[in-house]
Amino acid sequence: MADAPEVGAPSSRSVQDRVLAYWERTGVPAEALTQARGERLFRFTEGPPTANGAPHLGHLVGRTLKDVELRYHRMRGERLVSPMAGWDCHGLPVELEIEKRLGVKSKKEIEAYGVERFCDLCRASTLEVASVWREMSRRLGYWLDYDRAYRTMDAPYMESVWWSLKTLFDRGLLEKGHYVLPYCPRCETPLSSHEVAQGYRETTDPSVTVRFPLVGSEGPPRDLLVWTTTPWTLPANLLVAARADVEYSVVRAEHGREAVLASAAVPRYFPAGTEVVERRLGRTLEGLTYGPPFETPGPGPGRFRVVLDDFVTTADGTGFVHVAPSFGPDDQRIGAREQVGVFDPLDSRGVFTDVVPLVRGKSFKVADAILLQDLAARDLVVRSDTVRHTYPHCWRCGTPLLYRAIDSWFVRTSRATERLVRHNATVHWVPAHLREGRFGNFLTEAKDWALSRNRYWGTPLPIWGCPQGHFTCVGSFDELSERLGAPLPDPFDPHRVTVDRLEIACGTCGARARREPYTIDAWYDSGSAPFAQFHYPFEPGPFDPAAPLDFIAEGLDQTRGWFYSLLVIATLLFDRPAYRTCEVNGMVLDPEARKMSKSKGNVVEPMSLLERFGADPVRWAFLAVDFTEPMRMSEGIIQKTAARTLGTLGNVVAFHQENARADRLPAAFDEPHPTAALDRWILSRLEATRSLVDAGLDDADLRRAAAAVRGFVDDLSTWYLRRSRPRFWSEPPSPDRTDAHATLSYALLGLATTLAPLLPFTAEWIHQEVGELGFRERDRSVHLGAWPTRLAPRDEDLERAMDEVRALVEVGRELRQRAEVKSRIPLAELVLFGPASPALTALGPEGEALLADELNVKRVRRAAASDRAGHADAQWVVREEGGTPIAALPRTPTPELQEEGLAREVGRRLQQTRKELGLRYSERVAVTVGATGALRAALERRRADLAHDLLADPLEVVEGPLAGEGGVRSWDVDGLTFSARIVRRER
RNA sequence: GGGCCCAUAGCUUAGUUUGGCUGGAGCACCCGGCUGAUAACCGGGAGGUCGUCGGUUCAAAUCCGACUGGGCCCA
Repeated sequence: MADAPEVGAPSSRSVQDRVLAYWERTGVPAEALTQARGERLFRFTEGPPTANGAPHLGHLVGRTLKDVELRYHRMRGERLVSPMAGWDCHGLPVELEIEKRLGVKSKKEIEAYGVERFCDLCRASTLEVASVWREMSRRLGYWLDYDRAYRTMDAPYMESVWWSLKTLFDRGLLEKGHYVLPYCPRCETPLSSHEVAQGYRETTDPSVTVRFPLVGSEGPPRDLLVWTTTPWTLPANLLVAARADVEYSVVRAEHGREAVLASAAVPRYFPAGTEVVERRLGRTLEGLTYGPPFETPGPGPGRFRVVLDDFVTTADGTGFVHVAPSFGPDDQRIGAREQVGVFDPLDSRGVFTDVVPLVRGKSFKVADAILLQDLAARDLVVRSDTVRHTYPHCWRCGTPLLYRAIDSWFVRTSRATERLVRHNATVHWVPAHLREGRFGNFLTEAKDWALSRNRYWGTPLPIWGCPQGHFTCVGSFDELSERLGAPLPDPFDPHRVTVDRLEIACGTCGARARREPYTIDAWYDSGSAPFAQFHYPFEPGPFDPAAPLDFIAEGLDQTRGWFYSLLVIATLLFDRPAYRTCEVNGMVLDPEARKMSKSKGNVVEPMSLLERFGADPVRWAFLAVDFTEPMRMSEGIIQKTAARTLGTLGNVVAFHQENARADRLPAAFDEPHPTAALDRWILSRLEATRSLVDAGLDDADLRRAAAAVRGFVDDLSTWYLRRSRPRFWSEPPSPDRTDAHATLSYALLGLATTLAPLLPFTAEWIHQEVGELGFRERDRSVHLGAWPTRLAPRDEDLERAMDEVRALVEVGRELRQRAEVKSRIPLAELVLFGPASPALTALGPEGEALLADELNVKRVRRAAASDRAGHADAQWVVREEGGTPIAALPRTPTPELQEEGLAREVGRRLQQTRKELGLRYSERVAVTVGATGALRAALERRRADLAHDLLADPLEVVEGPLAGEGGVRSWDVDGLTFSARIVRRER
């Protein structure tokens, strides 16, 4: 076909590439980001990804969800604040990457290398992956401002963070303490609880039960049995805890000794029938003293005795818990209460110091075996085993963590629990259960936030301490300069390399103060993004301390991460929630529902999907499933999900374009006012769909919106278009043909607008293709248009009536099947029993015409429901429901109708041949048909109709099969044979 | 050990908030049809102990309890 219209499926890569090229050449995304039709702001902050990590499929889901909502609100005329992309630049992830590159393994080596050079490398490495993220967002159609992205390592950003820290400090919410924290001995820094949460792993640890001999008891020697999975903490043992209300037994053990343990634990350690010497409650054991497992220097008063505490359980172990106050939160609490001091034999790398000569210079994990051996040699080990359990590891470097008491700065979140809970109660969580569920629970248990890190690449804690023990928190660069009594270097880099050198005047006593040598948790950086990205309060900007963000969306893993730090910071600084709506997506799994991991080799890279399919099929796949739950995803799944709706939609557009172009008809941008019920119906369905998508997006229920679109595309293709096809080529062109064309193009354009937030590429393609009869790239982008508040009149009665017609079609088809009469053979009539429903009556004769046409019957006749007898089973197939007749069809066609059907079948085969010969629909041909007997007679009688349908002039019918040469083809239809030759006519 | 979530046909799912018509739909499968969209379209069929057990109720996929399996989080 020489002038065949160029039509592409919207799901194809090439079409999407073309849309992308159009956007970029005409600057559509930039215009969309800055365009402001209304006054209302839509507050949003992009959750900043770690600046040296590659994107994964979870990011693709999150960005799809964000993009849909952002587009919708933009089209509604709201101004997006802020459209900035963002980068989380600080912290361990970046430092570790550099350590790996340098091949260094400890802080000592970093310091030997030079902290300044090290930080320079960190800074340089942060945006190496930026281009991948940017390309992914570009391909996905996720429009953010990447040119003005906020970066947590930029001086203005950091100054805002300092401002916030000083605000907390002034309110007494930022304090130094000495508490037990999870600690990475390799990174030599404490971690926050949300970092710990990311690193649980299965490990095998020793599981040992050790005897602690009691001192000064009468009678046979007695031992407390103590169970631990961390033998390396035994040298730091200062107390043993029992529980007051638990019953303990003294049992006869080997070698004339007696053992004390919880009665519930006796069966785990002693065979049945072991003699119980005595039973007593835990509270009676208080104050007993014992010999420690290892001699350690300077035992202070009150050490090595039994104390009572409710944290002891008997679910496993012996009912006695060894207490090493420097190595556990409960231990520390008990140690403080009992005033026994602390004893920490480890250095900052987790290596034993000289105070324990036996394991001097050994790492704590290595020490386990040596210490155990020594205990065994002294016959103190009752049982030695191993246990498999989950144990926290450093989320970045994989080293097993230890819990230890350490100096650290804390944000006193525990003092704001009530406010955190209250603010969280106002958040629209998607899914809703997070509010009271996982996130809510976490809030009520909120512990103080261990903010400081003993590291290099991060926002320095802006606190200086003087020899008198006063602390001064600096809240701006000007303040720093003032306290310094000198101008700051220009440009000023507020990282450690600079500020570590600065000594300021103490704000309390004026003495020289040195900076506390910490950086802060990078999660605090990112949680400050809503204000720090605008350099609040130092520069004017759209940030409003009273206004929460309207919308954020990230993955479930942010529950303890960003969602938490945002809320804590907003609550402590501004006493308000951080966000109104928080949309949370589950994780993406492989097709077998397994986690994607490099070790399993089942990782799907986001870019590979975008490269293979383009954005919309991928977006559609995510919108079609429940994104709040774990979702399975693969190329195959995307193909299947996308093919249906996008493929069908592509077919509809292709059909429209073929006919519209053949007719050179202009597209209808204005609302048409067609008379045909079919047209009014699809317009009503269009409006219904628009309103459903509107409600779904307004409610952050994307799946509902996507389902509405799916339903409409189905109706458009499988009913409207199927029923309308002949209308598009009625000859001569009629007003009805014009109406059909106008309605279809308007419906497609309306759909494009409705679809724009969900499938931006497809929407643009339809908008351009249909609007201009060809992708002209000169029309205004659909994404710069307004969200429609009304597309067409809604007529729910008409929709109901059409549903009835379609239901009756199903009944009719079933009857044809039972009568074994193919659809191509016309039947005289369809009988419908009983009166028509009000809806159907309102539809008028058009409803019956649709029925008759679709079912290929000559007419529809109404019969009284009592007239069942008039339609005997010998002549009729009847559908009944509950004994009432519904509809009936004649069992056999009349000979005349039989003949009509036969002619129609011949015509169809010849049309097919025309098409195979590459003839255009308007091209005239000469046709010779060869047939015999009844078939020939039938064709002769219908020669005029056939000639008309086939644009054949002349059309000759001759006797017998044609000679099998020169383009002659033959067919066999229901046992009758015929042959034909079709020749293109010269013009 | 604790918390949250999920469980409907081989797959994706509607329905569960507010209990009530034979639990709908799409893909795949089987049979048939259609043919100026054609890697489409239409009809029919088969396929479901609504994870299991118990309770409430005239009535339970839906409400309650226990359990099983899976996921995530925490200890």
